[in-house]
Amino acid sequence: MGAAHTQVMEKADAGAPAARGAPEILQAAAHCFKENGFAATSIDDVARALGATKGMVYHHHRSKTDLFFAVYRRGMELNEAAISPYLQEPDALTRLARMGFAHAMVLMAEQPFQRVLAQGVAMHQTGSTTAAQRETLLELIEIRKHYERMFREAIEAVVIAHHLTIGSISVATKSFLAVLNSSVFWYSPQPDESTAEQRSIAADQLLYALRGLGLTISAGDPIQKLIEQEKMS
Amino acid sequence: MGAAHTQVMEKADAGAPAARGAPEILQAAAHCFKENGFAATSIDDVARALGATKGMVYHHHRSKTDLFFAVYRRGMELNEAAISPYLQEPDALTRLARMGFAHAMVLMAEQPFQRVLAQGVAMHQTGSTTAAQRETLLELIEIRKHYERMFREAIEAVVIAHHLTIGSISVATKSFLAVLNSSVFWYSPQPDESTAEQRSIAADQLLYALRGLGLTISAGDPIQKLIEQEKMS
DNA sequence: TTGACAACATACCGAGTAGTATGTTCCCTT
DNA sequence: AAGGGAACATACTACTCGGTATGTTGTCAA
Repeated sequence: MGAAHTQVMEKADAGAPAARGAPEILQAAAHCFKENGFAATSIDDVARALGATKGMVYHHHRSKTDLFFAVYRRGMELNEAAISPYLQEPDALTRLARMGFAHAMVLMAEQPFQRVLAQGVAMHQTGSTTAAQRETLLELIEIRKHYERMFREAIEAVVIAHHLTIGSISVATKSFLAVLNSSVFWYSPQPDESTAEQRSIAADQLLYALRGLGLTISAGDPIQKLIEQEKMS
Repeated sequence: MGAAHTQVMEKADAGAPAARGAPEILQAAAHCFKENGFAATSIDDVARALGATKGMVYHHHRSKTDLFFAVYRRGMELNEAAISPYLQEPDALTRLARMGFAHAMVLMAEQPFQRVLAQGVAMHQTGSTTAAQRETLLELIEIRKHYERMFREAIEAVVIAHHLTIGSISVATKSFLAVLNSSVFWYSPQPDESTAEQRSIAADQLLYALRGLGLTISAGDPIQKLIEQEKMS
């Protein structure tokens, strides 16, 4: 399955002049999918964004749907890589806070991929054509559920440690992620700007998301200090 | 502009046997757009869902984009109608709570239209083709902004009345609505079920959204009682 | 009765596109 | 040096779909 990709990536040197190679395809595809959505994006669009042709794209991906799935998978990998350093944090609240901040940050940093993730969620309600694709889709859904489960468990730990009373863990988890994800729909990164604004937004979102669970966070709180610290760098 | 529609609606009697007429077109279109998205939905799909033909759809709507806009507009009307009874509520917190609950409820009750609203937001980043459509789109964006502004002002009033400290009003408003809107992405209404489950979800979401602002809501709180009351009917 | 018009249905066109089949170039192994 | 395969580019096909042009039916006013 992934053999072709592996071979390709071994050959491709990172600093290719014309931005070619398999990783660049995903980048360009994510960009196009973000701009126009899956259905309205043609393979020629992706190729044009690469300065290449349709044949090149089809050489690396069997179908348009497979390309979309590859982008989706890459997006999830980016997310998991962003939060994985904090999964071992011993203190429950600190762990959740760091995970949430990292999630909010990678969301704004990798907007195109995150948009694809949002589309993918809406897609699995639709019927994906072939049977093999259906299977791949289920696998991707599983990856996403696993990701959400990590947040859910972190939230559960905080709820227990701090004796919080919430309506439903499920709704709370969905709400928590909804707050952090919301920037996908309205935030557009300014070119040639540092990450200061993004950190500020992420901090505000995290504060809101944590309070939503029932935590009382005021100035001087240790968790408030942690947020401020993340905000400053 | 809307003259043709008006004439049509005058003729159409509400209980038409075959579910025809202009309002039914919007219903069917919303359903199709929800299932497959704007780009992947053909006019023939909408017509088939109606038991009619493409000619009928084009008799009522100039183009596919115009049809989408009409659905969008109808969705916003449903939302505004849902929250309008509570805009005059004197107590700030009660007002925001009632507005929020009504919003969460209409979102689950009118899922197809709400999905279209979500798509429309993502659409105005894209380039809508013609100039006249661009103008209509700007008008729809304005309607949406007006709707969000009502929530923002309600939130501001609560922040002032309860001396809350939040990071940014803008982010707080986006987060508040993100929580209430999130059900669009994961909730599917069970057929032949009462609204009990929907009210339960809406209550949980509202609790989370209000707490996110920094409100401390515990059992026995007046606002908690209000939520419980909405939940029970 | 008869036009005139609304409310559709039917037939058709042209543009765009997913996917394929086939060429071409270049590198790497033997 | 030679042959083979990877990594593309080019050319082409089959098909879908937005939009239009035209036909058909019912209704209502004069």
